[in-house]
Amino acid sequence: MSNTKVLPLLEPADGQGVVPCCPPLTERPMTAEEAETAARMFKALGDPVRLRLFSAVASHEGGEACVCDISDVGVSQPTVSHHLKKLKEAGLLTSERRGTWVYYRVEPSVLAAMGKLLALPTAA
Amino acid sequence: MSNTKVLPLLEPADGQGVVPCCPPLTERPMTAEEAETAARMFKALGDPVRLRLFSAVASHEGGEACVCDISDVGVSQPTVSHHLKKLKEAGLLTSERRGTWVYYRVEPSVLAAMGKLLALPTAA
DNA sequence: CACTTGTATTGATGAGCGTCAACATAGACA
DNA sequence: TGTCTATGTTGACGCTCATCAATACAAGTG
Repeated sequence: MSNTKVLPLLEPADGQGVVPCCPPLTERPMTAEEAETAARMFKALGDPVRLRLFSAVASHEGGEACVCDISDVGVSQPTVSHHLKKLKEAGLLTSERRGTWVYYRVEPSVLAAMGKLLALPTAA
Repeated sequence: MSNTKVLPLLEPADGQGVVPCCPPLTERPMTAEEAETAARMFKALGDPVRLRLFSAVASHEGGEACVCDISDVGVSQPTVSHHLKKLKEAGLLTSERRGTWVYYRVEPSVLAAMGKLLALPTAA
C-alpha cells in the first residue's frame, strides 16, 4: 500500500524543490505550529540508527541508495525497514522500487531547509 | 546541585568556542559513535516544547533569556524546568543564576556546528 | 524571623518508541 | 507454476518519555 503519511518539513513549491517551513530558530521564537512541524524532523534524526541510515543515503553516490547498501547498522532487517519508514513519514527520504530493489533518496532541498533553520544571525 | 550531566555535541577547543563532533551528514556514512553523539542533539530538539524553548532563548536579546521570559509555552512550570534541563544535558544550553532569576543561554558555536552537520556538499 | 516569588526535584501515570520473531508481499527466474 | 531473494507488516515486549501535582529549594522583602 502507498498510504504512508508524509508530513514534511517542507511544502512543494510551484517552481522547483521546496520551501522551508519555518524561519531560522534565532530569528524569533517559533510558534507552536512551526515547532510541531520542525520537531518532527529533528525527532526523526534523534535516533542513532535512523541518523546512520539517513547519513548513509545522503552520502551515497547520487544521494540515493538501495536498502541492501545501507542495512548494515547492527539491527534486524524489520527494524531497518521500520526506521526507513519513519524517515519517509518525516519527509526526509523518498523511496522508489526498481525491480527487485528499493531505493531511498534524500532531497537536497530538504537538507538546505534544515540548514537554514539552524542559520546564525547574519549580523552576529 | 550542579551534577547535571552534559554530553555535548561539541568539545571545547583550545582557542575559542568549540569544534564539531562529526563531519557533515553527506560526506560519508556516520559511524555508530558519531551517530550516538549527534542523535542526542537532534533528539533534544525533537520535542515541540523544547524546540520552542530553545528558539525563545536563541532569538532573545544577547542569546540569553530568563526562564520567566520564555516559560509561556502551554505546559506547567515543572515541565518547563524539565525540558530546560534536557536541553542543558544535550549541551545546547547553559544556565546561570543571577539573583532571583535563572538565565539560559545558547552558545553560537553550537548552532554553527549543527549547521555544518547539515551542510550540503560543496560541489552539488 | 515570616512571607512571597522564581525555579528545581520527586514520584506517579499514561503514551510512545525501538526492537525482534514471525509472517506477508513483491519481483525475478526457471 | 514453484522457488528464491529483497523488503515491508504485524503483534508483542520492555523501556523511555512528557506531563502533572506536590513538594523542596533559593533569594529577595518585610
